Amino acid sequence: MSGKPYHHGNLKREFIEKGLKYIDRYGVESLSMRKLAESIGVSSAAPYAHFANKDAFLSAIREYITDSLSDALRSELEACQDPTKVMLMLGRRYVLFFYENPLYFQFLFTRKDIDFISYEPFLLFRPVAEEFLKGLHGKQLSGESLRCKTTAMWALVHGLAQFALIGGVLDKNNLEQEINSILCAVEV
Amino acid sequence: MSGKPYHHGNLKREFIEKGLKYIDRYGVESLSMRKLAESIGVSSAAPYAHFANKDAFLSAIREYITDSLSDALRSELEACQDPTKVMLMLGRRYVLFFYENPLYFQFLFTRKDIDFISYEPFLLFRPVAEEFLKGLHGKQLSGESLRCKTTAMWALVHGLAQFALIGGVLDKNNLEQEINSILCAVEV
DNA sequence: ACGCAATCTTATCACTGTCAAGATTGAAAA
DNA sequence: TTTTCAATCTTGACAGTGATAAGATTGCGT
Repeated sequence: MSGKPYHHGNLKREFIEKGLKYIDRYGVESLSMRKLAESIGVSSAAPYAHFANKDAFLSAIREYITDSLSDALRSELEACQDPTKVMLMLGRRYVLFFYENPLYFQFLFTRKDIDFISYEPFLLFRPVAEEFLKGLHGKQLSGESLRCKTTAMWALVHGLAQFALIGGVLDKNNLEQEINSILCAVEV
Repeated sequence: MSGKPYHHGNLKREFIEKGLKYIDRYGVESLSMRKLAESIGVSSAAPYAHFANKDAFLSAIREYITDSLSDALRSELEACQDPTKVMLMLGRRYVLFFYENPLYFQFLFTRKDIDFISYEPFLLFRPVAEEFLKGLHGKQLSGESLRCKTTAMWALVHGLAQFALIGGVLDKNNLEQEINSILCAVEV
């Protein structure tokens, strides 16, 4: 008879989406399960039917973000077929993703147990980088040297992403051009 | 008459040092003012005579860590006079610092208000990098290009520091050699 | 129609950061 | 020396947190 039904229906998804929005606006530190539950209009214990604990909930959000990033990179990959340019485009997209959602970066990499091996954006990155490097240096590029150069490119792009969301290092008025210039400034 | 005096004497310093140790072992997430106060043997409100709030306390620890890192870089700077090698040594020291204290990295860069402009390690880094780059490319290096290359070197070193403390990317059995190889893999 | 498993609520627990009020102290000022 | 005052610390409280147990409500398959 009352307005709300006893069962919400899509509580899990709504929790993830609202949590994502909250982090985007205020950061993780001040996010609480209770506030989130109240803002959805559900009791404070309700989320624990869907997430084992707060950490599991945050992991779900992280997965959501990582998937979004991976999707963005994949679409970039499909859009650009030029193998000499796709490297740059991927790096630029990676940096811009975190620039557009500054709080996501801190949120994603604020854990003791980060696992870069199964970090999908880099799994997408690696073959492209290797292809790119082979095209650049020919086949005399040894396995060891190839690995080092690939890692260096990862580190450069990832480090640049951190700078992009922090004031003062990059010129924000001309960000895309800036990123291009920096990524092109090194020769691997 | 009892064992402990009413006044601790050096509570502020002991709080910072114990907090540092705790973060090094368990991470920031589980650090609480109360537990820390109890482990020191002081009441839960005692720290608030020295720190405005928990955030101010954490900032003090961050400053402590950044100072330690800066000191390490400075001593590296003094030890190595060869301008062609000091670049590499600085980068290596930076990465190794965070490798030796893995939880410091997450702790330092987990804030909304990071300010890389006044981040002393990079203030030390910049002139060395510029000197290095000028020696490499001569004086035809434009101001814009110099800035981009310097930023690229920052990003590479900083990004590599993040990888170093995470399993799977770098070969930990041969870390120093690994870092050398990667830093040398790019030409700026 | 029945019953079960998923979902949600209520009540409660231990714990957290923080503050106000007051106790204790060292050191400067008289 | 005595007085006084600011710094320091304790006690006791408050609201807010994550989490759990016990029970209410519901949709769905049989």
